[in-house]
Amino acid sequence: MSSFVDVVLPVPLPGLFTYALPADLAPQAQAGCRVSVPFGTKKTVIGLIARLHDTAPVGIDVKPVAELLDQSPVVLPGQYALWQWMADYYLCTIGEVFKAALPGKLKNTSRPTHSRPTNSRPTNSRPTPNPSRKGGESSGLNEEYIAQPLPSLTGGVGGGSVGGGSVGDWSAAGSSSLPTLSPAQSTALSQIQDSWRQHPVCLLHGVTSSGKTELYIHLIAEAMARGEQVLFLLPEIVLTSQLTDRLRAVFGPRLGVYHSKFSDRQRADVWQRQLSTTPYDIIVGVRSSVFLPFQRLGLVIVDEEHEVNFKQQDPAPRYNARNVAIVMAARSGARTLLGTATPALESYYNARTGKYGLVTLGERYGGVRLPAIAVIDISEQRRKRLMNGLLSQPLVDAIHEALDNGEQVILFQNRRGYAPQVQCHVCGWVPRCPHCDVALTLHKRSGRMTCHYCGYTTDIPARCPACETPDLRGHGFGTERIEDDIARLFTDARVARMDLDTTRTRTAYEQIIDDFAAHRTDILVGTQMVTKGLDFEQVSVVGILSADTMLHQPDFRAFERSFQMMSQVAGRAGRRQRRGRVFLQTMDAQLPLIRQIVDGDYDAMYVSQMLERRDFGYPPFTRFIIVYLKHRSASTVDALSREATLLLRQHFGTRVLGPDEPPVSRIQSLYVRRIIIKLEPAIPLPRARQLLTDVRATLLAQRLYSAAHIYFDVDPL
DNA sequence: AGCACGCCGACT
DNA sequence: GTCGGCGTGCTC
Repeated sequence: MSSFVDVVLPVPLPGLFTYALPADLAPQAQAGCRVSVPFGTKKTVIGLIARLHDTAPVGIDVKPVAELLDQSPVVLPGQYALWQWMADYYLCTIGEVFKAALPGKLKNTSRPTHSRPTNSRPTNSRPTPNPSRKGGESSGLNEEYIAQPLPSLTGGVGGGSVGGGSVGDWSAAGSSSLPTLSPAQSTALSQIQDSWRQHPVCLLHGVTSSGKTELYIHLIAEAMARGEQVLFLLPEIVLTSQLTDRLRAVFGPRLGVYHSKFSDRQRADVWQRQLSTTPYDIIVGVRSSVFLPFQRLGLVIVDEEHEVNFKQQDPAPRYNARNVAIVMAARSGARTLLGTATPALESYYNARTGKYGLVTLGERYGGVRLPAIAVIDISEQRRKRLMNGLLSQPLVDAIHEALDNGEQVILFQNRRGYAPQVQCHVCGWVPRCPHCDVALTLHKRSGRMTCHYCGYTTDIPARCPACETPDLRGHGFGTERIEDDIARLFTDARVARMDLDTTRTRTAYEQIIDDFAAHRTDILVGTQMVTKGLDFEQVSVVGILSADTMLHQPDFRAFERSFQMMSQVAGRAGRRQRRGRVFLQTMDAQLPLIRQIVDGDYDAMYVSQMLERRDFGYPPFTRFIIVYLKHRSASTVDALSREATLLLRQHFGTRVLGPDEPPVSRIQSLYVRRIIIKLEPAIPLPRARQLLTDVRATLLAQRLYSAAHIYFDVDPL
């Protein structure tokens, strides 16, 4: 019986905290159980037992554990090991990982899970699945599952016979039968299976509508037949789409959904269920589902693997869920399938160099033809005075035609709000965010101006504060303005807008999708959201209103991203019968990339981009780690970044780039600088990480810089 | 990250 | 005279 526990606390401080374990709790306490403990001035915070021991710490006033919140672990040893790996790799603390991993319900409530592990519970009957699509109501599974005995920690992940009762009976669960595969799909299926004999990771490069989903379904069914669990990762926004519905139609109650727009309660239910003797066999989820407990993970599928959404930007841990999932699968002895029509260059490179298997699915399912992409030269249209706002004449004509035929239209503009900028027509004054270095975006509907970086919002002034002129105008085009223009131009059309502003809630988001799916709306205007995995039979015209905002991002990935995004949105046009039409509007019509998009020539894009990446030493030929430095004072952050650069150069030499100001150099009242560390593959990462954390510690130890924030973004996107 | 303690500025 | 700004230090 141990007398001390080392506890993970949800704070950005390194290391674990040691508490005394009262004798009455000692028999029950296990690694992976939550405890509530006094911390600082707070009476209780919830932490997680990382280990138990008998070594009294020296020089520390050890406090006792207040309460043991679990009778059995809620975090399995394999999970904890993965968290530790994440903290090491992404240069953050285990506490930050813990904070990101646990659903709020398990993190905040101090209510103990009052259970008797010996009590009665339904052993045979499969519990009613949580009807997650409905939202709101809970099935009361929580307590029931908490009460169940859990696998012992020493048994390890996948150990024992836990959940074994469900092996092999999945087709008896009332599911519909598997989809029939085309010859091309069957070939791809066996190629994937073959590839897994050599490589744990396989990249499935399948063009839009080539039927990747049917392959997924077959592979999931196979894994389930072997008694394995499946994690199906997808980027945030596609979740409520047809894809989830299709999987649910086949696998029904064996499938659980884990999504950030679900309530804490629902997420806690899924978590508890994964610990129970009857976990979901399949979890369909967004990036945070890599934190869930799995007892016998056999297959990980990452759909749309190229999506930047898989990378968490802020706060820490700044992890890429696709990469974490690959590590997670490797640690569990599971297979991984990465699926996409437009692979991330990194993934394609890994496949071409033999690190991953590669399977290509080139044929469109059911003989659907790729959409015809027309490139519209905006400058020429302007000269001829044919532009209607952001709409060229050919696009306007096509929309009219589509509406007349009872078809639907998707318009893509990568900017939300009404106008990206407001300006005084007389003196040129532009309202800016007081906390960030950006212009405020005009939102006409709400009659306000908003900062898209920090959310600061203010009323539109009646007069220009600089020259008193009552003539402030919006400049540029956001989705809101496009929506207005469309409504004015096509008076009979029913128009909907889908962007961050109109999809704050899950219901609002689903409403827009459902309305469009049921053809209650004719034209859907939106940001990147409309590019993702929405398949609507009736869409015959897609407009990319301004490719240039994407193409000219100050970022070496701009072309790769543009290719992915435009290919994706183009894929929304035309399904079964009709060949869809895509209108790509740009000022740079002669750019080779535009040609590659029109031809759907991923390989050409890959080759040209890789040449550039090699010449400049960009990923995947190197790894980037960005050092972010923030401070309330501009002069202090400048001094700090200069000193940091000098220090870093002592260790990393010419691998240190910068310092520089990011495009938005002041965010939430903090001035931002960054330094890029560019590491060639031969550099040992553990050593590099050690040096980086040492440099940070050295800098923060200086009085002048003690109030600075220094953090790292590993493998930034 | 929070949170408390502590020391300087403009308000009832 | 006080409220409150944020610099500093600490958290088992």
